[in-house]
Amino acid sequence: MSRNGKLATDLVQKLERDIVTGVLKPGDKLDERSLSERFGVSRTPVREALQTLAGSGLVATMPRRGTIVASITVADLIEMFEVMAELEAMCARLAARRMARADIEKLIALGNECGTLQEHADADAYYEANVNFHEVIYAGCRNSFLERQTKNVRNRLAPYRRLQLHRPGRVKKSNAEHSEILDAISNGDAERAGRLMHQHVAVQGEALNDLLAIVPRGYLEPLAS
Amino acid sequence: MSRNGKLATDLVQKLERDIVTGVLKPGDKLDERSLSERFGVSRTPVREALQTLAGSGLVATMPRRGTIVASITVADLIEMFEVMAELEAMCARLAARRMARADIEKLIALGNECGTLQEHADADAYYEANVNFHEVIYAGCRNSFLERQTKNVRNRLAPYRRLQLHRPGRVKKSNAEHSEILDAISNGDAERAGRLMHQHVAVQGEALNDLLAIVPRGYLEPLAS
DNA sequence: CTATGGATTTTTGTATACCAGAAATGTGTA
DNA sequence: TACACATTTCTGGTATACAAAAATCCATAG
Repeated sequence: MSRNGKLATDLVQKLERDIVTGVLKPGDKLDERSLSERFGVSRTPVREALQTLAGSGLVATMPRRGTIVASITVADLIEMFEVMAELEAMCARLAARRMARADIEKLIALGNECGTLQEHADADAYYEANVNFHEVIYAGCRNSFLERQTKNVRNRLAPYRRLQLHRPGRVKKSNAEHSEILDAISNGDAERAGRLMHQHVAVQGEALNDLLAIVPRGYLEPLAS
Repeated sequence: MSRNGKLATDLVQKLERDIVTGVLKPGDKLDERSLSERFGVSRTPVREALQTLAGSGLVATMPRRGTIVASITVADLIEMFEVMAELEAMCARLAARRMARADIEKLIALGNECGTLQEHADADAYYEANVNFHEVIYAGCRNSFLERQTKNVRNRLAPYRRLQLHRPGRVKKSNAEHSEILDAISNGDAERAGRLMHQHVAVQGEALNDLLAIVPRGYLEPLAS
């Protein structure tokens, strides 16, 4: 399943990072010519990179009308969060059954790091540590296919998820939930770990309304898909 | 998320069909020149099609060494079935909560069709009806993202899943499980529907050994990924 | 002043030519 | 006969040229 040429691979990684970290925002145009001269390569590897990104859903290309950073509808957002919650819950369940003691130590360390960063109220640094915490759990499920699948969906939701942490009080609550999840995993309680993780990432009810209220114009598609 | 040029789109569909239906088998080579002259197009759209298929995991391309129909390791197979079971279970849970009466009628009809085909012992026709049965449930979850995700994993497992039905007694057992799932869904019992679907799809214990015993040489990678 | 029509320009889709690297083959020697 | 090394050949990676469609701009008419 490996990528193609080295140039295209580099481009994919660069663009992916820019999209996930928010440098490129949903709706931004990605025209082949600009990218090719900006990176000093021909259009061919650029096209291959965009093709690959389109496959993972990070960009959307309309025939004869170019490609843009993927922007989704509200319905899509809800659907994807619903699936995301389930995938992360599965990771947590499996992790509770399969993680080695050494991995759990690492998870504890990251949990503590989240805790201290939370006290310093540094939202961006917390976001980083938060990502690491979750990724250790992904890896802990010992199912690399599930891990890839989960990371893929998370990447696609990243532009929207990032917004959540800027809500007042969200970081503190998130951190408390981490502690509970950590407890369940280190106790090997798969069901509880899964249930807690599902609640942790699900966006329902008021949380959904809050998120939609924060999303900037242009991040969501207006009408047609 | 739409594809690129028309030629490439056509190729993607053709090749996808051939892979899923077993005309092209895991490990088969797909060299660009042959494909391009066989379909009367240049190498460019062929490359784009292969790129897209690589993105969905149906083919694997090694840099400078060409692309083949994806063949996976035993570990991958187990991992993917583990995820597949969970995805289908999620579809079933949501379907039990969300399917309209009309959809349930359709599901009942397909269940009956499976039943009659099972009695006639026509494995291929049963396979077809079986696919339809499951797809109605995918659609019934009312989450198009989950539906796409599930179909994608199913396509990747298709070459291996197809083998299962040729085991004696499997069709009959599968059909009985359908009935139970149908019952749970039409009763709106989400938990039970999910649990039954998980068992229905999961390949564990002896079933796994049986499957591995049937898989032809070349369908699985020997050693390295 | 606005709206509509067509010409221009920009951008994508496709084909082809060129280059580089890996596999296959052939030859010579131990 | 088997192995090592060089050469050849084949296939994939990249660049570029060309064609077609869409977006833009401008002029003109109402």
